[in-house]
Amino acid sequence: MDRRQEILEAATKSFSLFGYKATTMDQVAKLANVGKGTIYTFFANKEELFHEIVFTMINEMKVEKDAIISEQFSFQENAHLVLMKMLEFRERHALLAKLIAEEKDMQTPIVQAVLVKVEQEIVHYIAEHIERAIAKGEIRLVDVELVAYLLFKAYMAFAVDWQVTHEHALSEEKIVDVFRDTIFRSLIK
Amino acid sequence: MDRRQEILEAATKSFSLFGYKATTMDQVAKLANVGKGTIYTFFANKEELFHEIVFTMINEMKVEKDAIISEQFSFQENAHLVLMKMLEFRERHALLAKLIAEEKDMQTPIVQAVLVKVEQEIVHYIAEHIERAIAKGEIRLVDVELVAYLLFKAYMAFAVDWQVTHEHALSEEKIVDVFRDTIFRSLIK
DNA sequence: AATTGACCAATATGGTTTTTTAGTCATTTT
DNA sequence: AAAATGACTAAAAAACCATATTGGTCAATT
Repeated sequence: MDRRQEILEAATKSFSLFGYKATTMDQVAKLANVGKGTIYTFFANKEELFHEIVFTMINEMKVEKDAIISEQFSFQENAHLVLMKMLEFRERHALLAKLIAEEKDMQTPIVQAVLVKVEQEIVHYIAEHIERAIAKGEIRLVDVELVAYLLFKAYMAFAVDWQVTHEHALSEEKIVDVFRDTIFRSLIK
Repeated sequence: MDRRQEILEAATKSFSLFGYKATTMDQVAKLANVGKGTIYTFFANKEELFHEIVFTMINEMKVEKDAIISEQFSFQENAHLVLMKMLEFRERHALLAKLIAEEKDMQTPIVQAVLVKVEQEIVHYIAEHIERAIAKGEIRLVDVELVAYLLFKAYMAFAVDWQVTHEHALSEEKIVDVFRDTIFRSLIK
């Protein structure tokens, strides 16, 4: 089987389970059933391996998003569906959760950098879609960058931060409702 | 002069300048021109001294907020004015900024606890005002707790987080505008 | 040509000593 | 007598250092 793929799968498993710092290259090699040197024939270093995995994850998200969005539906409806999918994603994909946790309580600089990049990437996608909706005349003219940032931060607040100060997590339904009732609602003409 | 007050002022200065952990009781005593023992005749321990100062800060914010809100104005107008005042506050009051920074990169548990309390306090005040506006029929019926939380998190995102990933801070005007165009706008009937 | 794991430098870890600091209390000052 | 003080102590933090781990390399092997 494809050795590169084996390595990626092993590393993904390990990063998801133990985080960046606690994942050793020896461990990945053992898990992937390859010699450690082999890893370095495919990836320049640990950081690049990590980047590739995170990039793959972002891409998965993008693919799922693209599969959902349909020109036939309104911005509101599309936004609603994508939001639902992303909320689902958060639970399914352990890697993101693990990285956010690691970033929170030890400060791994590489993890920090990658999370900033993830944020920028996601905000960028949101901004693109808002821009398109404005061009189509579906929603009001707003500061695209700021609204995209607001949507991202609101998502993170409800999906991640909430359960830190409140003991229970918020249901997907409540999150979807509050988005519909506030930010999404303000965008329609 | 009032020794208790001297101590509070010295400690406030030191906490604002160096943060909680880096402020020593010896330092506070020296700054306040009192013996260290004197501090302990007024405050049981460092934590209590810290709490009193943070509580005083929250109170200042509350007082300024109450001075601004007027029954004559609409919810929108009042919210706008309070938001402006809070944005002003953020720059004037170094303590909050320092504590947020300290919480971010060393994890001082006492600072963490106090910031959670501050968050709860502020969200509570926002919720109260939303509730009142709903009762008056000024704004739509919404999930008060979630909207209050959203407003708080959005404020923190624009006022604090933005400049971490973008090099420049956001102008007060832009922040006020985006609030008006999105969340506030969605609340009116 | 591709793969490997012993090897190395660099970093992390953990245990130990030293220093600093929160908090106390006998003594001094008012 | 009441209030204030700073030398003192126990506990926590920092500095130190020896040891172990880990990312990355490369000569030997397949």
